[in-house]
Amino acid sequence: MKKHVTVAPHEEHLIKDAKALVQAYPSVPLTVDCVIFGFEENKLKVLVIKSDLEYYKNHYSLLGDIVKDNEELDEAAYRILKERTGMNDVFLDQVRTFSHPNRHPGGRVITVAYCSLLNINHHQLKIHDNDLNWHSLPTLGDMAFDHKEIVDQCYSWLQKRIQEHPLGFNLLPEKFSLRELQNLYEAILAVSLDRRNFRKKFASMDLLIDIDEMEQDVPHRPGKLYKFNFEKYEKSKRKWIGIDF
Amino acid sequence: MKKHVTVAPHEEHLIKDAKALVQAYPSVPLTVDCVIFGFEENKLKVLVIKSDLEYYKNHYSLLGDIVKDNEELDEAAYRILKERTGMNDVFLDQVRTFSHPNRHPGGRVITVAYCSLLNINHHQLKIHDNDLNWHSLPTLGDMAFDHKEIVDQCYSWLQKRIQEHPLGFNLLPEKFSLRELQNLYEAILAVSLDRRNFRKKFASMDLLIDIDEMEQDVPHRPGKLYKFNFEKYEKSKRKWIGIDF
DNA sequence: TTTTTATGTGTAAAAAATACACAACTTTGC
DNA sequence: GCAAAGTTGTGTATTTTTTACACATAAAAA
Repeated sequence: MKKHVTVAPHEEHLIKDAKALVQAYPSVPLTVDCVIFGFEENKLKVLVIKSDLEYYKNHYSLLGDIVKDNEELDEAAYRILKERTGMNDVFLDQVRTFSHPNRHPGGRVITVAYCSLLNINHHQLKIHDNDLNWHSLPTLGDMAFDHKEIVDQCYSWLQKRIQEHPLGFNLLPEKFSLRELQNLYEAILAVSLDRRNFRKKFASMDLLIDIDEMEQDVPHRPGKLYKFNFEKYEKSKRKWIGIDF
Repeated sequence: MKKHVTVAPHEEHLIKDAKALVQAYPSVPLTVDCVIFGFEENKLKVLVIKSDLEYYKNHYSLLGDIVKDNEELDEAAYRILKERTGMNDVFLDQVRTFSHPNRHPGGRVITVAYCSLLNINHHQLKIHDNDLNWHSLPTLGDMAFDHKEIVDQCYSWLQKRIQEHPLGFNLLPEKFSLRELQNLYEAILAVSLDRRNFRKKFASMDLLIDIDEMEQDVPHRPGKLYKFNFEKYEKSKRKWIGIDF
């Protein structure tokens, strides 16, 4: 075996000091914005807060924050959720990064949008300052920054995603009736679905546990209550392709 | 009508100087990395280049660059494509942002991954330095940074996306046979498909134009050539839900 | 001219999606 | 306490989509 080491032509130009290289890079402020969906009174809602910029006085904005040094984006998003809603262990997914140079009136800021789904009744909002509240999606008017666009894209993302995975359960109470489940799907997809076919579909997915309880305090014949079989879903995750309605 | 203006409680705390606010934000270097897929010899390939960091000597990396001041992410990605392949007007889509604090040996750098599809024969690589080349996907070994993970995620994204939209045409020559089209799908999805059902499916989508030409110089009975009906696809885009194989 | 290899096509069976109606149960109002 | 209103729960027939599968034909290669 030859001991001679060949040096590829480009090796002469290799950069030795990676730190110096990175320090010479321009850099931009980076934030995370969370589109947190909830479901209440058969309506899809988003958690919003009044902007604290005078420039956007009285406009609602998403819950967001600067990403800290050495913080992962996912971490930052979870931190925001925890701070504002007290919840950890919530569904959360990165959706898209927004970079328009003028999206922030104070200069360039890049933001990464995260989408989260949670059950409105499972938690108390941590702060009631700045009019933090659940706003119904269709009646959201203008928002601060490009937050309306972010919400729109997250909503599209959700509509698509919920047909591929049974995400909806994150928005419902632990125990729910099939009617509530259907109301949720109808609200998210903005369609009306055939009741019998809807039930048949979920029955065939075999992801619901019949807990042998009935609805209480409903002004009509009570329906059966179910739980979502998270365990079974986790096991069969790979096989999920689509849920068509 | 009263002229008195009520001031909401939080208005006292409104931030007037948005610029000062943003300037106080910490900031991070931001790059774009492109996962550029091509198709050649019935294999799915990715455009890669040797890393110019000594730390990653002889590792391949993706084509990427720093995002410039006031440059949109999409712009940056198109710029990289144009610089390296000479192509504009290519398919390009943002996939995901990667933020692990140690993903770059020189310190924190956030990168936004873009996925692009192009026809290998439609262009000449602009630079042959640093071993820029089309590398077959399955034989890609370790890569610099977290680029292997980025490629993996873009590949999953592509597999999913090609079943929802007929993206594959971006990877093929203008004129192609049904066999070539099927080879492409088989390569991307890593499955084998029934020839008759595949043809039937595409026939029913009605997106192929029979140009009444035959393959040339193939060592067997030549097949008919088709073009993709981009116009028709654009018109019916809204109606696309899925292409299942 | 024979062999090889790939093209091009149709049909039957199975599975999935859709459309649709009625009896049973509970609350509410009279 | 009875009728009305409103909702739950269930099954089947029809249509559409998906799947599996075989043979004649065309061109090139031997």
